[in-house]
Amino acid sequence: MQYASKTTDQSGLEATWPRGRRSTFVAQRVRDMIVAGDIEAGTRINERVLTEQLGVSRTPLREAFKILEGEGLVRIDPNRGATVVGISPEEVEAAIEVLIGLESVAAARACERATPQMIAEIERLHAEMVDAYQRGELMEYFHINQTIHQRIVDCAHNATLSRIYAAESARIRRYRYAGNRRSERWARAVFEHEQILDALRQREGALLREVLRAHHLSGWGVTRNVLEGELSKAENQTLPGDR
Amino acid sequence: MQYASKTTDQSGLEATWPRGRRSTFVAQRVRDMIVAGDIEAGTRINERVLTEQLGVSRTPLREAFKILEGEGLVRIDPNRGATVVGISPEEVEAAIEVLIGLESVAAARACERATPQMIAEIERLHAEMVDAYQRGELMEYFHINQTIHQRIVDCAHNATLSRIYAAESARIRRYRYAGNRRSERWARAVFEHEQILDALRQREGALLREVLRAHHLSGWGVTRNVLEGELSKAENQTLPGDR
DNA sequence: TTGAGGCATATTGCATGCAAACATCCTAGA
DNA sequence: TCTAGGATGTTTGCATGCAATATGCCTCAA
Repeated sequence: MQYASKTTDQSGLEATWPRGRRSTFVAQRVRDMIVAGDIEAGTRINERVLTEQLGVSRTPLREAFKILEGEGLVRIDPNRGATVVGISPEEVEAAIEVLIGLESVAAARACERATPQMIAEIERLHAEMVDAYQRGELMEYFHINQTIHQRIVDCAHNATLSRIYAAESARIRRYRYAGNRRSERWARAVFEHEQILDALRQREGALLREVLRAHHLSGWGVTRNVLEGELSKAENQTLPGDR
Repeated sequence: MQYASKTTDQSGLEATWPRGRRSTFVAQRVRDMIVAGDIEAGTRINERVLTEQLGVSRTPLREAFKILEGEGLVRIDPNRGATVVGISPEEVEAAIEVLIGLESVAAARACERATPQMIAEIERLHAEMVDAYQRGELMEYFHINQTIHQRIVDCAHNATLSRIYAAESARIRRYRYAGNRRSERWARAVFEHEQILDALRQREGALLREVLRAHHLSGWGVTRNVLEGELSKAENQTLPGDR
């Protein structure tokens, strides 16, 4: 048995992992697998299988599970091990509400503290994203999109804010990806991103906050429909990843 | 050698820990020790000492360190183990900014969704807190105070919000405690809490948000002064706990 | 006296072994 | 046929041993 891996090659065992950070790297790998939907929600993860696949022993893997449990990606039941947590549309909505709140905090500060370099970096990412949009590269578009939001939050120069925002974004990433598959959303999202960029350039904190909020709410409307559609298709099974 | 423990008896080794959740319980114990200031910021934690003190082996302790690292309470350096992280006043301020943002999200929702039972529970806690205030029981007062804020956030019925709020509160708890030792702050804080309770009772989301915000900013002003005073006393050593 | 190098000890990182809990399958009795 | 119970294999939880790394100490040369 093996857990599928769409994001990395399946060539087999890892070479050698550096000593000292094995659990961290393992956590990163497993996190990627979960976020990419390689391991379906609700799946119980067998330690032996994953240790063989990753080429590490159980100790660093179990430490990685503790990290991922803290991030809300897996649940650890006594004597039953780690299970990939499934998130309901309601929970995704709750998390998005939090992300909006965090971006609201970021908005004012970002407009005060963003350096011209940071804004230029975001403009560069925006151009890349538009390019990906025009080429129809969904995955790339989606990835850059997420990066832009993270960079805006980073502009606030608040490490706590950046850390929490990154963790929560990662936790619901695979569900939001579902919403972004609707290509009719793209054009609107690109337009909204231009508004966001304008507000940041003009350093209008209150405006930036409102534009970001509207952007997320509009995106969530689409995502929710997709998720609920998939849920009813799946007939109350586990939530699908990005199939 | 032994790490002091003001919060629990020092009678020595633990009895037996239940199988299946040892790392969780160990994490709780160590978290308590850090939050209470029993282990000073900047201290490198020796695994052997702590395993002997807690009566568990290194494996669950090391898993507990991973949990606490995720919470931002310790830092794990390769081949050097876990160190209690010290937080600068700037970082505490950044975290409080985030907490204010999270409470802002909570405020509107709490006023929509709080059940009468939840409000009654908060009123009960408030009465207890006033009682502790009148008896001069600082630790108890502080603890109930924190619980009230958590309960208000819980009223929003947003699990993500509650989880993040709890984690961030814990991370900076010992620093805020320093600010609350100024007893002249107590009277004002109790008054502000009454305003908070009123806003919640009347389900005035916007008002609740503003009152909470003002409450935190006023508290932070005192805390910052205390922290900066202690910092200069300590002459750029590690941040003191609750000495 | 100081500092570089090297040896001895302490400490951490990880793999592994063993015991407890769990899961599965089989059988006996109703 | 169905179910209780138990035998057997599987999986997890934890302790421990070994190797790698860090740390402290000592020596010796400049």
